[in-house]
Amino acid sequence: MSEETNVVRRKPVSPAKLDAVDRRLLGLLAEDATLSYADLGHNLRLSPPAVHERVKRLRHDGIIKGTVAVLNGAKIGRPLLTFVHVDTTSWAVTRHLLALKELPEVEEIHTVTGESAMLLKVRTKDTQALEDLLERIHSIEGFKGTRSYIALSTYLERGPSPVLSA
Amino acid sequence: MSEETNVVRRKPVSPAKLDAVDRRLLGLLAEDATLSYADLGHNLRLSPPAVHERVKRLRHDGIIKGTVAVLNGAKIGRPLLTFVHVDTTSWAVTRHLLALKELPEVEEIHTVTGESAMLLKVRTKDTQALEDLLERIHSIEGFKGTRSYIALSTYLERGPSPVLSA
DNA sequence: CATGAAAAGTACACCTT
DNA sequence: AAGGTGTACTTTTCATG
Repeated sequence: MSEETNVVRRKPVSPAKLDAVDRRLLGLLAEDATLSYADLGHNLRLSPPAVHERVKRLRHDGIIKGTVAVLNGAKIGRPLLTFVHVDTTSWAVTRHLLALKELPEVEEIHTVTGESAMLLKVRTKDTQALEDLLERIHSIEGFKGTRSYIALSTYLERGPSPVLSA
Repeated sequence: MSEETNVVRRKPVSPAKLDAVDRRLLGLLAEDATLSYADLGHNLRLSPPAVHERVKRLRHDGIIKGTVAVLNGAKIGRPLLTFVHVDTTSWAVTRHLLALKELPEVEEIHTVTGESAMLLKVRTKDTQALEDLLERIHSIEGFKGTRSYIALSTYLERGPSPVLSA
């Protein structure tokens, strides 16, 4: 709901203490949040209220940031996915980043290490719309050049996984 | 639920016919899928069953791919977000892509245009875990080199928007 | 964890355009 | 014929003991 998308995570976010059941629960909900507490409980060998209690805690603690519908980019008229590396002349571009948030084509905005200083994930109707977007970016003060990587096929696209690494 | 994450979208997905109410509904659900049909109906000036009917159709048509819980990467122990460009020696690496899907650190896998042939979005515990992952990638046959861009700050991170561009 | 009240989801018949 | 409404019924949510 609110735009609390990790905007500047200067404050070191300490990882929450999660037990194995929490992580399994998170894994299930990250795949399908329409499961009822009864279903989840059956899977986790917990009673529905027990599941409810855990979910409430995970939400309250911000471990679950929200529950959203995932849309099919192609079917809503945005079949072209592109990653755009943006070279900036100064670091005082933060103000202009807010402008990009207003564009529905822009899905992600990160500042990154490496040659380019900013990385955008954008989804457009076609190459023309991408070109229009790049023109707008170039017209913004402080944005020098861009390098675009158009996605040919997407093999995986999901959110953060709670599964512990081997 | 199922792994139908746009795996090879060779078949041209024709955009669905969506009216203005559909798009507004999708916009609301893409932000917060916990809203009740009553709430949505109030917002759209529709009765709850009418909303339900539309949502059912949008789901059935695959425009809504699913409903998921969005997790806080930092709080589940993955504070380090990195985009990895992978150079491949041959195009016959598709088989090996499946192996990467099994790694919980890997969130996205795309084949892209440009110098690098593949682009990964990965979220790790720390730089050590990232290094381990890069080592694994290098050890895979057909993967030549990598260039990593570590995210310093994330200003926006959302899914495809149904809003029509100006 | 079990119980139960309140709320939401869902099916159906009817009505309006 | 399509799509919306209102009612009734079922399931889920969620607070209490």
